[in-house]
Amino acid sequence: MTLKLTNTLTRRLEPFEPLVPGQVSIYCCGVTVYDLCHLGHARSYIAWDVLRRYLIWSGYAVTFVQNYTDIDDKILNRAAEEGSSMEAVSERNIDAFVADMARLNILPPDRMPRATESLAAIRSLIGELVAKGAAYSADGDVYFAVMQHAGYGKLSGRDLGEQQDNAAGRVASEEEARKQHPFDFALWKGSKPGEPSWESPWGPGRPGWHIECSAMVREELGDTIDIHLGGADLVFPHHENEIAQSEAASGQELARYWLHNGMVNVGGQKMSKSLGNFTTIRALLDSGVSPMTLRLFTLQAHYRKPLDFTAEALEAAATGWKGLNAALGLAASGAAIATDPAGLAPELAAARQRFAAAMDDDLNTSAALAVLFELAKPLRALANRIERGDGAAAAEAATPALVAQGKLLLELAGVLGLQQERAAESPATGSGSGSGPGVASPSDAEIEAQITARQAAKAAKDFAAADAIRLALQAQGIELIDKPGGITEWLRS
RNA sequence: GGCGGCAUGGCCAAGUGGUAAGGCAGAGGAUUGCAAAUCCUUUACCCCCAGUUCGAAUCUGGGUGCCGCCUCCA
Repeated sequence: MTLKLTNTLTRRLEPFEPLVPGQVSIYCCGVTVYDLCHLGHARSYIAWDVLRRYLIWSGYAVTFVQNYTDIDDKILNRAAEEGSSMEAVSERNIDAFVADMARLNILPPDRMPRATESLAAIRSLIGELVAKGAAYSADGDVYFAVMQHAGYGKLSGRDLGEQQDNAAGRVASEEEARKQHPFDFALWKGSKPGEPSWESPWGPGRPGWHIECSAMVREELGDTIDIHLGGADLVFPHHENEIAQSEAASGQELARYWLHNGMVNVGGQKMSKSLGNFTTIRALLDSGVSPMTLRLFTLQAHYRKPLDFTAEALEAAATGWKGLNAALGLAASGAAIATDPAGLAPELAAARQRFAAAMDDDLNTSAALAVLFELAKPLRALANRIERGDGAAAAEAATPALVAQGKLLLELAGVLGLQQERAAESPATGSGSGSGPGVASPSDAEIEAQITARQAAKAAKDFAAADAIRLALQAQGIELIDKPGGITEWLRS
């Protein structure tokens, strides 16, 4: 069985065959670094991280390039708001992006080009397009002539003729007046006072958004790449324009497979900065949700479908992750054994096969996760028995069959980027689930004293008193958990 | 208005012709002084209507509802 992917270009599920056998070149549209990333970005980059890990696991040599858009109106606006510079805003948000991705266990791209460092490639590409008559300069700007390019609209399924009416409804602007056709888009924007600009044959200015990707793809990976990735909201106009620019210049197909991920929704609506309904990755993680919970949450749905972000669904993922994590912990502690796939027991070989079949089917991570949960089930049970001091369970877990099952679980979880976490997480989702600010929390010493008192009450079989202490602490946000052997643990909720 | 997509149990979500994966929640049981945690067991006929077929959640037609893109956006 081979990997099949839904190609936006054809809207069909197609067998994946790289241009060069055994090698895959991937370009992923990165972020515009004007602010922190939110859950929509997390979902997208987690999905593509899984694609990449799966290709590597399948034996491909993958080259993964992802850009930073660090020249943009939004960055300039942000810099103006805070009285800093475009560079300062970009640097800060790039650092934050790297940190957020690392927390989510997303593999760093092989190369991360920036628009500000790709000016030569951008100017050269624009020059080529102008020379070929695919683009024209107008008053310091350079525009791509959409009507000159046969095939414009092939990715998004648009017909320019049918789009005319809408274009007529657009707000007229100076820029619109310079265009030969309303759908023409800027490759180069003449500089405005006070804005950063670069020299060019068409006068000082800065590149448009779409051209940077075309230039970077060509510079980093060549005229034709295997896979181009991005959010579904980039299909039009960004990717459509990218195709037009690149293909007009090179005469070659830009990318053979176009993959797009579905949006993260909140209350049925797309999470976005402009709607203001977003949660940043770090706000969520800092609220106590573990990175792996977020990963599991996004991977439970198919990458192409919209994913509704709700507190309930996140909590479900947190609980699910807890179980998987326990199994992974036990597996990781198991003796090191050879993981030769050929030597697997029939049931494990079948599980591995089902996992691969699921992933081959357009990255069906939901079905792949079902395999993980099934593998994890007995391990999780043993892990919990061991935690309770069950010696027999430890012996059971050490049997070759279960150790091998654990190794397989670790391996497959790794393909999804799911990594064992040591610290327990709080199930809180960050929106005021803690105790109110007015309630003073007791000190550790006070809690310990209460626990000692309760143990005395229990020893005296005065359960009413023992329960009263537990309830009192509970009211202060302290939860008591009795463990075997008379040990009582506690945690602040 | 144009283009594209989705509709499966209380919630999330797989399944694209042969009588519904998985996770969460719920229920019953075990364990516990009681809880919590844990373990075991268990819960659906697939938006509506009409077709195709021996047989459809799965194909066709119609309807309803929802979402994305058409402006920056993962």
